[in-house]
Amino acid sequence: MNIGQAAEATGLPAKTLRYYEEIGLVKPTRDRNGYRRFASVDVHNLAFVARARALGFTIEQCRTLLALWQNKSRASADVRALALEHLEHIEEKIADLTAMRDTLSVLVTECAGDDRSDCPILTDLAQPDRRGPDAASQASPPRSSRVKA
Amino acid sequence: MNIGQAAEATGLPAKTLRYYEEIGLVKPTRDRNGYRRFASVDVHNLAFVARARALGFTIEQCRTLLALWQNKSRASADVRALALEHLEHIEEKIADLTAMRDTLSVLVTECAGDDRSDCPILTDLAQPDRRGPDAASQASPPRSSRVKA
DNA sequence: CTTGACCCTCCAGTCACTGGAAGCCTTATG
DNA sequence: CATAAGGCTTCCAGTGACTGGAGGGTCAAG
Repeated sequence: MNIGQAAEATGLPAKTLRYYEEIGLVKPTRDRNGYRRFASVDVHNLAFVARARALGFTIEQCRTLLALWQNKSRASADVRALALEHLEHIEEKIADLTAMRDTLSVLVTECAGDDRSDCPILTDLAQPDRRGPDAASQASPPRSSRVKA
Repeated sequence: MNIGQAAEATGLPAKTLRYYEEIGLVKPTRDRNGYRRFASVDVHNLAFVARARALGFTIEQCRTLLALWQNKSRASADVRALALEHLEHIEEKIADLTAMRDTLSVLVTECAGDDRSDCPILTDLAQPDRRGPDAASQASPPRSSRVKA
């Protein structure tokens, strides 16, 4: 199986497969012409990573999960701990985004959105401490690490 | 006001203020010794950006918002449209993350988390199409653009 | 023999910072 | 006056996980 077919099989772009080889997530062999040849185990590992990525695990976590998968003497506690840590991370992000959404939707509702220049959204951004802590969970900088939205 | 004080006043790291100058978000003047001097308008703009960033707007959106703020003949509709677009973006992220959370929390619940190797989390990642579409909104790759979790 | 679909490598860019090295400027203390 | 601490400067490199593109080799069909 060469890269195009492996891409097709896993739903990942060929570019990503090259990248995953580069960082050592898969180690396809090479044909005489230099083309990568993906064995079925490679395709399996790629699909595994694709699913883990879809659940939001980082590449490094995927690497760990792959290693655990391959390690017959693993303890399920290790897997669970990793998943749980990630789950908490996700919960945090959801909380941060929800706070943003709440604040933003209030602002959007308050804004007339016509051709006048008067705009509560800008007023809010410009004037610190205008809106009390009662107003939809105050989108102050997230409690934890920086959030991407 | 030099950079340390401006950082203090806005809650942003000094490094970030240098970066914001580099990308033209603020244009502090310079003292004879080369030190940046932040006027109160600069500090205001920085605080404005800090709040917009805390609501998840990108730097480019912040730039637009700043321009709208400074433009007295703006239409609030333009601001609202920008905020609304961003709000939808956030809703999408929340939906993606929520789907991940739902799938993950099911898996975490199912996993014994002891010293045995048997682990439904790994089984799920390894075996495609094992879990039907009834199981907590199937964390298939997000509908829209790639999500960061 | 040419066309088009694959495949290869290498380089640059994304986003919004963040860390660090090397060195100047200022202020306080001995 | 020398020195030390702390603040400021610039420049370079790295983050995560790809993505786009240039420039070129390979292969099968017509």
